Amino acid sequence: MDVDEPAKGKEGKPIIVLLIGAPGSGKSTFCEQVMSSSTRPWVRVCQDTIKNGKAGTKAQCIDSARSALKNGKSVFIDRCNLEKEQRDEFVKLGRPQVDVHAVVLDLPVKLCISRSVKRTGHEGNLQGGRAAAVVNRMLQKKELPKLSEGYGRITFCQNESDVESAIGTYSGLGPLDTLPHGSFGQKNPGAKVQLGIMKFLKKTDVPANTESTSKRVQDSDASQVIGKRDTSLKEACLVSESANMESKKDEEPVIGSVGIDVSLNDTPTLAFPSISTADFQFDLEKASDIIVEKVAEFVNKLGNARLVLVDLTHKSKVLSLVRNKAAQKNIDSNRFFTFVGDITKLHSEGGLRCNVIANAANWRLKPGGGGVNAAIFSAGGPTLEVATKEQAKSLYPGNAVVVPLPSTSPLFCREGVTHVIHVLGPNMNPQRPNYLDNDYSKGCKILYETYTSLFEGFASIVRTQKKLPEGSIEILQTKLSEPQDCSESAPKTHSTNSDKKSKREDLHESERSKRSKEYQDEAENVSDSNTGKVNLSNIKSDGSKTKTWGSWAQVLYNIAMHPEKRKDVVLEISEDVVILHDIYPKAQKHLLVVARDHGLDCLADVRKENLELLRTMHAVGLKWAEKFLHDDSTLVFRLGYHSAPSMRQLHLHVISQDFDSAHLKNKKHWNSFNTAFFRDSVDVLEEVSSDGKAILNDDESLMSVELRCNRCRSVHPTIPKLKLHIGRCRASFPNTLLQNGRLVTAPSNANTDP
DNA sequence: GTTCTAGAAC
DNA sequence: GTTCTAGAAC
Repeated sequence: MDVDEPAKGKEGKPIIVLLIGAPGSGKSTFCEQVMSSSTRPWVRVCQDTIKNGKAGTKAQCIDSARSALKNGKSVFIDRCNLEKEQRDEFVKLGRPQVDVHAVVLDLPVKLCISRSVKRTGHEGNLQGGRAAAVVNRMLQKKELPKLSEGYGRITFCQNESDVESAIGTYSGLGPLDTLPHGSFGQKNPGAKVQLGIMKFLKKTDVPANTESTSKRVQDSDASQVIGKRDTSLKEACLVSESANMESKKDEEPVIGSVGIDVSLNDTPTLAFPSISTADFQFDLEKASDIIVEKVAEFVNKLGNARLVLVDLTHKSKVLSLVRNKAAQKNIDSNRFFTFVGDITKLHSEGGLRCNVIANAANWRLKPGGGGVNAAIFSAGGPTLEVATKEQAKSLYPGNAVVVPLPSTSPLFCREGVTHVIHVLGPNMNPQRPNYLDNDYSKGCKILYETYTSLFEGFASIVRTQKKLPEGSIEILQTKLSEPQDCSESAPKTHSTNSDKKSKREDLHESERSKRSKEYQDEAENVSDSNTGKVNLSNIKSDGSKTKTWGSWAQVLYNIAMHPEKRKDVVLEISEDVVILHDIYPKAQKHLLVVARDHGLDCLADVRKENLELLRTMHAVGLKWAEKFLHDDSTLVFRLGYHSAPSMRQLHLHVISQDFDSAHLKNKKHWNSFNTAFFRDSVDVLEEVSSDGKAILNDDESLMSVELRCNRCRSVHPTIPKLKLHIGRCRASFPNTLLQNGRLVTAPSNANTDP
């Protein structure tokens, strides 16, 4: 255990551990759990109870901690400690005689709030809203600790399993033990969809790892020092988090928990599992031949990049087969090797730095199913799912999809993974889709293609990141053999942040045109039985994919075609559009401007030729908003489209921002108007005018993000509580909404709310 | 899209 | 016991 500083005397050093977290983040529970099983003498200094069970002062906490440390006790500082200034005096109690640690309980805001509410539930009727307000207010001041503040060790916990493992670490710490120094776990800079709240945080963090200094970190069994700044990684980070990210020059090195020095290493490395040999039951001998052959082909064409075959267990037969065959072929063991470990924790647990990992995906590119796929999707977090969906909806055997990982993904922050490449290999398992029934001539061909697609995908990342001259990776230019209906689409799936949009389009086109009947049927079955939704995939006569709508989803379409029949709801009819009150308004004023064109079902169908129509819709919407504002100048309107509407026929929402309506009942109602899922009409106009189409944020997961106030961005645990809050909140709207005319207000209001 | 309702969360 | 969510049915 004694990795960092060998114990000099017989006695262990006391440590002072600052717990950092909002009310309800579990600080006290953390202390209690460690203290109940630890053999080290601990004292918990809790500001809430320090005065004979009642709340005391910071000074009392400092005194109490100082005397405990003097007596050789280790100390937990159990108070929120969210701001650096609040922590500084405790840190000073430490060094050099006492080791100072921080444990950051950076759990989901919603969880903290709900726990706080529970805790204060007996203290009268104010509980819920008040606890939420307190937690929100405190978190707005959050400053994550840095090693440079004076800590020997910082542990970041983002979920309960992180907390559990930290509890384990501290519980197991005997009186004489010390823990390795460094920063552990993942810092949470705030999820992608919550960028709005970042302006409330005093600082934002560039994800760990991306800016290591060349500081040497000593270790008991490895002391390789590779500490150069990796600019390509940093670029990737800044590209995907362009908003609000400030670069910092004093970031601390991050080291893995097993004590190997894993500071940044700029060798591009692809870690990949053996494809098709687990659940897909592909013959191991044949598979290992193919792996080695493909590796031999690519390894010399990838510059200094490395390929690593990963398996969870030493007993893996495919690993030993590949090792032997690679040795026979004299493959450079610096460029290709095998590795035993969890592919989602290569950096944090294995000390192996891999900027790209491959996933043995399923054809739906969905989480689950066990094995590597489940592990990678779970480790990648919802952001991986969203990012994957942006690239492709499905995958064919033999193909690969390169997914740039948003910097908010735990895999990016914790493991330094910048890309996940999903691949689908051939299947020899009768229980799985596309069973090849032991047809190994077909199977081998597909497996070759799978690895080709995978390594090409990796090569494209290497090339983009390193900006190597085109010719240095000739393999990219070599054409794949054309086996079955769907293999050559792989090169089109290569993608980087910078060219994502165009590549996405390419991919979809190729995927659409290649969709075989077999897959279609299955897709329909799946969406039918698994989601219960009626919007199945359909194939139009031109072969492109379209959406079919349930009967209930046709209402708007029918009105658009025959508005005269629905004079009860229709406000205005013109040649191009119909204006009506939303039948279930989600705010005081909620109109729909419906296009009358046949064939324009939704925003996804909109192209440049519809630009004039969009402008008309916007103008008509604006006219009505202004009409309402004339009658009630306190209203604020927003005009926009749902990325994936439930109702057929393109329609623009004109909705007042009070969201004061009995029809607003669930998360989806709220999030469909208050996340990136809602596309402001002004932005759509700009995008269609410049790109010929609108950006769609149509991921379902946006519908289940935490409920944030549309003004102050505070989080609320339930819809009723959110509604209580928005009824009162008078904060001004977030800056993004105040810009570019996204909000429409009465002239006197001039975009400034009191 | 809504309604209904089981059962989870409080 | 009551509130709230989320999934199925429409």
